[in-house]
Amino acid sequence: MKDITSQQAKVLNCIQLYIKKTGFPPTRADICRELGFKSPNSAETHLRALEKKGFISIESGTSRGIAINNPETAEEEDLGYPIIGLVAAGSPTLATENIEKNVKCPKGFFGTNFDYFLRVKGLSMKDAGIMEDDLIAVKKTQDVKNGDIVIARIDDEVTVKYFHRHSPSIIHLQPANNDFSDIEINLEETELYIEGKSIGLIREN
Amino acid sequence: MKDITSQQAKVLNCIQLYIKKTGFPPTRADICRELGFKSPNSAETHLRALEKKGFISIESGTSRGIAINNPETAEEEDLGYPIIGLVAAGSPTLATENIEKNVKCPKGFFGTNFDYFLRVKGLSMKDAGIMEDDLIAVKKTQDVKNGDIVIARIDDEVTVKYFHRHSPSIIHLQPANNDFSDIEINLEETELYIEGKSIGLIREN
DNA sequence: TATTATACTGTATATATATTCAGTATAATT
DNA sequence: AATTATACTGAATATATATACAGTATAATA
Repeated sequence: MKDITSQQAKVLNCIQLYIKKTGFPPTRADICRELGFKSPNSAETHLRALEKKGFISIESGTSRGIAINNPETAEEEDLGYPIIGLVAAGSPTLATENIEKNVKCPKGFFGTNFDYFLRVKGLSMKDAGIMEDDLIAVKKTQDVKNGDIVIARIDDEVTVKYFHRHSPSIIHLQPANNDFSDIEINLEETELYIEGKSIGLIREN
Repeated sequence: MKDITSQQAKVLNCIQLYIKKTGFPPTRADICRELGFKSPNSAETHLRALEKKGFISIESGTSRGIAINNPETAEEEDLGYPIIGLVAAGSPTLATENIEKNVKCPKGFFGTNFDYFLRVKGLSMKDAGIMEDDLIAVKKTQDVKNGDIVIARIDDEVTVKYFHRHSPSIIHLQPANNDFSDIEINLEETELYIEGKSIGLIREN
């Protein structure tokens, strides 16, 4: 995608506004009217330039045959985020068989970007306001700080807990429920994988 | 919005698919090609019927001048839902001065429709997993059942509690936190207004 | 220095497209 | 029984539209 000139940006913006307003793309003459051009060829050449640079597609021989190329929005906002069940054993992979369904959610909904929703099982994080069947918005990352709510995997068991690093090799996974006790992990003995951390939560009553 | 016939629904769906695929609406001939009609007038009459019933708008004398009328999506999905602060006193009105901001959220996100988000203050519903600063999706309704989490107003105080009707005139507003006690309301003595009920929750970490 | 990209006006035209008119036929209302 | 809505075919046409061609001019690039 090459650089766009200011005039071409005006034309592109004009097309977007026109579609938003009317529901269909403008003709060359429409663009001229909107931007004050006096020849339809002004619009034509700008359209050709925008096509060449990849911003739009033009269907030849077709009236109003202008389509805006918008790779990001089309995929991310339409497909939605997958909901993954918190299975007792195994990694919460994004494989199709693990996906309950996809939910549409505007990107940046929680301020931070995230990768998937995890369906919570059990009440071990009850006092943190995380209840059974809640959906945790999980951001895949290994960059976690003390006090973060993390999605951790010990061997094949996946769990949601507070993260506390006590020393370079000792990590505590702390529940938020008095009925459960801390899990102490010595990284020299046990393998621990941080799948990600919670950056938000959704509950459907 | 009158009833749509199955053929008209096919045409409407065809238009939507065409726009999704190409970025611009179809011509009468395009519709004929897609649906197997042999005369452009077949498409024309269906379009006129769809326009008459309010499903689409047709711009006269304009190529591909078809716009789909989608009142809900256009307004609700774009403007988003208002976030209202749970003020200690006063009704959580939708007046502009009470609106923190608007958040985009696909309609039907929580299965049920709702009207606004309420920013939670305090921890009186802690054991129900409702924490300070959580956003409760509120559906404005007086139709609440025992056990529902309701947004209630007593005089000018707004509160979120479990709803329990013990007798026609006695209602208990029950917190989910041992540090708080039940509020018993005798409707013959005290005025109680049910603003709505919680149908979902969002937490931004 | 020649070439290419940008940024326009102005005219012309083949064709893409909306739209009307003339029919046929069936089902649903009034 | 008459009217209206639905559901088409088929042909005709005015016009909306894409698009090529002929110019002019400036700035950037090779």
